[in-house]
Amino acid sequence: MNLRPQPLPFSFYLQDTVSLARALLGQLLCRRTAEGLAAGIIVETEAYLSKDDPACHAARGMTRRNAPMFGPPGRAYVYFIYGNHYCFNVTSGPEGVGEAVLVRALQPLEGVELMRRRRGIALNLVNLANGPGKLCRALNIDTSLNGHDLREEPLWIATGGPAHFDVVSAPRIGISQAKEKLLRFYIKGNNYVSRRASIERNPGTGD
DNA sequence: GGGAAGATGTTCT
DNA sequence: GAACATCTTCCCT
Repeated sequence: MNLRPQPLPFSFYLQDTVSLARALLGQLLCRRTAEGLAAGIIVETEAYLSKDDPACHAARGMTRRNAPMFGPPGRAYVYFIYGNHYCFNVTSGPEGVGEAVLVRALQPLEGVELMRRRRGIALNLVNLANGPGKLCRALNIDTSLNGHDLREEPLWIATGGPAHFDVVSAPRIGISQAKEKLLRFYIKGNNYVSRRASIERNPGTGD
């Protein structure tokens, strides 16, 4: 495949965090290492907000871990969790405001065999990157990329995904607070989403 | 310096 | 569906 992903411009990241979480769906997350290019379509995201959101890492102010959330938008915020896994976020909101979008699942598009090697076991396509820890493993993302500008190699976000699709909003996963907020977004009907909601709502329409 | 919780994945029942 | 591995970060003493 002659894939030449072009990075999204800085202006893309200037929208509010919920809008950004939705706008990131269908975009390409691209990762280049010495082993080659690996890329996938972002099919599931979650928004974490600075106001009225106790589940957000930035809810209690800036710490060493969450500092990238308070920096400029369009950067990587990577953290280690549960002793085993990394999670990849896109920073958002104006500088000084701690917000981010967690990327939860990818539809593998390029470098599938590379992803499979990194994941270690013989997996079908669906299970390569359908979870935040899985996609970090598949793309070899760790905290060395924390704060990285997502317009640049070796980790960037580009246009080139599907042209049209419906978006579903649902409760976020794995949190203990603010569980009721519908701040998870995914591409309706996509098989690479980590978990489908029992009721699939379209955001903003209330139905 | 210590303790508890955590934006998960895998395996087992 | 439930248990658990595993360890960093942060908050408290």
